[in-house]
Amino acid sequence: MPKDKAVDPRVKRSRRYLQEALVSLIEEKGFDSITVLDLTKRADLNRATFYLHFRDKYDLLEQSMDEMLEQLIHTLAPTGNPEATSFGYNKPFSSIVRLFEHIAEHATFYKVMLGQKGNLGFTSRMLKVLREAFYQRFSLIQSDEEQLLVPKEIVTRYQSAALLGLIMYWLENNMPYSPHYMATQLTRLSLLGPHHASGLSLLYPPDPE
Amino acid sequence: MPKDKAVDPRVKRSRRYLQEALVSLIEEKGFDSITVLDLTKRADLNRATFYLHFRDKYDLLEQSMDEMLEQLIHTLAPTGNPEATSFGYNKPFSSIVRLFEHIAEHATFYKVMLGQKGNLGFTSRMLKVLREAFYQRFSLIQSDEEQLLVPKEIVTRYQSAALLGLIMYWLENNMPYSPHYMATQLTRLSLLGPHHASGLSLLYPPDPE
DNA sequence: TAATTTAAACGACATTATGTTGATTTAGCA
DNA sequence: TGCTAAATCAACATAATGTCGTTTAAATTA
Repeated sequence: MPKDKAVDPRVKRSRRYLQEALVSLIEEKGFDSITVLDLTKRADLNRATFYLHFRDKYDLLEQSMDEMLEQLIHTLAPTGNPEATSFGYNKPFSSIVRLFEHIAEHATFYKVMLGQKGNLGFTSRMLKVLREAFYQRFSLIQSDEEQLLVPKEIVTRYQSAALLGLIMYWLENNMPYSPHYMATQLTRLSLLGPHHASGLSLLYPPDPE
Repeated sequence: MPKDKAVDPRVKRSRRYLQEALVSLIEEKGFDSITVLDLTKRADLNRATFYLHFRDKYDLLEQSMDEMLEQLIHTLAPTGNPEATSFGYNKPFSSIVRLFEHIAEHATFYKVMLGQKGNLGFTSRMLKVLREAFYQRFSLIQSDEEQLLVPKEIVTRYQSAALLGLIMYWLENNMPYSPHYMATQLTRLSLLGPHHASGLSLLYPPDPE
């Protein structure tokens, strides 16, 4: 046995209960009107127990967000698989497919956090994660900065915000399409542009690779 | 003189002070940790006066947002000017230019509300306004629903989120470009798609109109 | 299995923000 | 100038916060 097995199961249990209580209560009444008493009632714990684990409700929120974003970053990291980099009108970027799969796996959390009663802090931090992923990928494909018609910074801002918009739409409507379908739409929009993302535009398609 | 001049100047003054106090305090400490006492101190009013005008701080926020979004909707409404509908790589949509001008005019408000310490409610309501504007415009240009490679709903979600992303970027960086420049970038991204928004892609440009 | 450790429960406390009320002062209006 | 209503002021009950000391219960270790 390696090192840190020293985590009291009672601690893990209490923390998990509180994190679950947080998500369900945000969904019900929004983060602002949640009290510590609400959380501990829902988690079936004493109010004092809360303060053994978290400084206040903001601390609980922070830690919950951090844990999920950690996973998100891991999901977006390059696989090192070379054939995963090819794509086309019907073959989406594999990392985008993985992204939608990750969201689906934690749909409850993301739907609440990105929804109407959700949290702007989470939204903007997630946006930053997506932006940096696009920025890195962009740097690999397009190294000649001077050749750009639109600045790199603006392109990546545009892409990451659009992606988050699609994710929100997908969650709001309870994921009516598969991750692969969503990633395909995104790839088409990226290659053709929203203005020509119709059948008509296929008369003069840009080279997919 | 027509009808409603019946607004006590003291009322207008108090409400304005409180709205200004709200924006500056959100910028400083975030909405959550603002108290009614904070607001009235900043506005140089008695705490009881606050309750003469607003139910609580959420009510104050609501009303401030509503007033600004009202103006935004008005800005986006079609002008009826026929020559304003033409556009190209260097000729942006005129309504988008007007949109950026409106944001610039109220930059303090938008920067705070859409920023890190801002408000998700405002963000999602603004997104909805933009989305509906895109949706309407889309319906005029593209009536044949079946011809679409990507569903209309998805295209408009994509566009509106991307636009809001660019607005946020622009505000965060204290508006380094002109409204016309920003609208031009957006138009290029819309016509070419983010993936080909580089000089290279001009070898096979899609027809701008 | 018994002993030890530590998390969780419980009751209590001072502090702070909330929303409301009644009485008084002050500013706008006719 | 006198009337009306807004703004001020002091006070109140209520509710949430964060902290403490003590007791109970669960997990780990000898």
